[in-house]
Amino acid sequence: METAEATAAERPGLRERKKQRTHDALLRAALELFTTQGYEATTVDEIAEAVDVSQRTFFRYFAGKEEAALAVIDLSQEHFVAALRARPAHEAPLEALRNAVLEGWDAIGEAVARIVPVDLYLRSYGMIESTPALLAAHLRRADEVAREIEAIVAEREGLDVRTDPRPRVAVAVFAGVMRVTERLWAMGGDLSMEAMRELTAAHLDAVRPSLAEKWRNS
Amino acid sequence: METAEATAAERPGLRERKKQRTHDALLRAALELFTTQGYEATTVDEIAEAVDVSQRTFFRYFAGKEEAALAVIDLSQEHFVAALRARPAHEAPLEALRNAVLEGWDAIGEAVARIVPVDLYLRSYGMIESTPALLAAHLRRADEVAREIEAIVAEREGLDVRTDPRPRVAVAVFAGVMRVTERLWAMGGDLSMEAMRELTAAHLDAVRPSLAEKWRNS
DNA sequence: TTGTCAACTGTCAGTGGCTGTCACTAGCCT
DNA sequence: AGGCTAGTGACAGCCACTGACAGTTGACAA
Repeated sequence: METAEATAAERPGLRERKKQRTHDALLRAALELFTTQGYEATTVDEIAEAVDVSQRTFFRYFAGKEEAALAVIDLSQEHFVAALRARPAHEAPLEALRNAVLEGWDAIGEAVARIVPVDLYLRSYGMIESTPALLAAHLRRADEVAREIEAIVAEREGLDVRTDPRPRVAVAVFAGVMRVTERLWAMGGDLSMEAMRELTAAHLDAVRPSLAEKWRNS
Repeated sequence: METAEATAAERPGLRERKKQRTHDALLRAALELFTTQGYEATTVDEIAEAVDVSQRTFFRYFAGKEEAALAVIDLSQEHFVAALRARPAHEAPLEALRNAVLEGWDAIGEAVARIVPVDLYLRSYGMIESTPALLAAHLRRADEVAREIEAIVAEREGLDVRTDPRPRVAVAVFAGVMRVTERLWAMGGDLSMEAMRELTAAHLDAVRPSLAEKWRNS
């Protein structure tokens, strides 16, 4: 049975809420400090102090400094995966991937906004791109997500990943293009979701022309 | 003027040779320890002790533990870039990339063998793939190499990377496919260069079919 | 309400990667 | 031979991270 709840909406109990608050506070403080004074220049002690908890507590909520820095982006990636799963079965693999990423942004923005200010989220991409240690961690996570996506695509088409190379290759192509897009967006001047959408569409459209034998004709 | 040299071939002086020996010894000891007892389980002190130098000296040769673990793979990537630069101008971009990687392996193997046993080099791919911290660092370096390649491809075709998306996209596609290939090869059973060549060719050939609208016809 | 249990937290001590400093040794060069 | 300096070891210290233990505070039942 569920425990006693005063109000309607399944309130999760004081303990749980407190935990959530501490978690979010740590996350916000971390991103705030990272984006203003830099990732490396920020110590875990500083973050903990800003939220008035012990350093040990920080490590009970996050496996490390990196995880705090990438938590929000992780969240957005999870949303992308969910968006892909929700695509209708009749769409071709790359069509589904494309639509999931293009249409998923708004939902992602909303989900993020419930935890941290959106501009903090957007700025964190720039921070990642210019911090070697973070970029490395980010790329590894992206690689893991790619594996998840491979499985989804394979299942959509009813194929076995181990025998048919197409799911993996298609996802690899998609992931590669998304990485370029992300890099250009994060380093470029316009850190808006609209800019991201346009860049993404443009680069995905450029895949076929890029594979052509001759580039000179256009 | 050059300094005095007893024998013919431009011997680099005792100091220089000593340095080279220490460097190589550290590299070999590190890889040996990493591949046998694991990366994380190996301390820098152990490596230093194995070569009988101080920990401080290790850090004068390598920026960190990671760099030691990835030094050989770095070398092989440099060789790949060189191989790409050496491709005849008439080859199409993806053709050049494909040929560079397929034909470059042997030269890479030889270059590596001059520093560490080849099997140590091959085994290090497995170690990287199964060590999160290393995989992260490796992917970041690969991303940097991709940027270098973009420039080369753009120059081959006389294009400006900032205005034409094709060089970046083409390289992104290529890099994505190479990453899948690498992962499968490293985790798979056959850690030979021949296996690598076959996997690479197969995956590159699978790009066009993977982009097709419908997959069911084949 | 109150007592018991379990979850959450702070404190402390310790490990390991990495860096700055400084004195010292040993190739190099005239 | 003797000065110069690159390369080294020894030492101290910072920071990310972890294990162990004890104190505090919600949760739940008697």
